[in-house]
Amino acid sequence: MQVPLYQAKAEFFRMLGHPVRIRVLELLGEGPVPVRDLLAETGVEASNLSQQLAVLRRAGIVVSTRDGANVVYALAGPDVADLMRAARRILTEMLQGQAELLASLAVEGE
Amino acid sequence: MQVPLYQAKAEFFRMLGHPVRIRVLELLGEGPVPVRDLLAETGVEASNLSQQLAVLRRAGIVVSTRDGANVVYALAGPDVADLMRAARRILTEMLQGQAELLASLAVEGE
DNA sequence: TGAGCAATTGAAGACTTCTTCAAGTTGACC
DNA sequence: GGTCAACTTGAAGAAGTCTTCAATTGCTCA
Repeated sequence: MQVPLYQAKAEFFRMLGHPVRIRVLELLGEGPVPVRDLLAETGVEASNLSQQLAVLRRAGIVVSTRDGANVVYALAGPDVADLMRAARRILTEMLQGQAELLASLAVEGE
Repeated sequence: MQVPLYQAKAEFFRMLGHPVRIRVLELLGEGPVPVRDLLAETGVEASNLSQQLAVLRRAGIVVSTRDGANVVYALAGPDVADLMRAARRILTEMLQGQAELLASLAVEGE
């Protein structure tokens, strides 16, 4: 690997660092989804969604296939699905931890 | 939680999206580290490191304590250490998966 | 072939984040 | 107190990312 590992990791996390992209990846975690549905679920403008999908595609973590007039997206591999599950679990724990921290700070503050 | 979950997750990942911050978090995964050592390990300018540490502090995932003339940083809680371990594992798998993908593409291309 | 929907692309401006510099704070030691 | 080292802060310009618009491609169906 040419690029230093920290750099690669940072790039990867930065790629995850957008609400629409996260949402898309979680939806794809359940299975392939046509763009039309992603559009409906995320509620963003079509061109904006396309831009975000392009970021995910460039990162190689999703793939798109055409099905007639529609395009369907899917996670590029099972690793990605695992990753999303793990990220979800971790994040939930993490945010919960922070919520508790905030709660305890609020009590102290009184 | 007021902020939509996707937003919170995205912010969290964005916070991880910097090579110096990743490096720092991994070093702190082993235990508390004085700024002096972080400085030596990362090789960045002091003020730059301080800025990155401030980002991590604001996110609440590290804490700093003064020890005489030195400042020592540590992960804010055990959850964070777990998180870093999980992130490392996931990322390694992920990057490995990508490497394999690239390798197979290279073969196909010939 | 042409109308029309689905999705993507390119480009421009707004907005964030990074890096760097100079200045400030805090504690140790004389 | 004065000075030095360790670290942090604020601010400014450079660099990167987001959103949006208009234009484009690919497909279907008449």
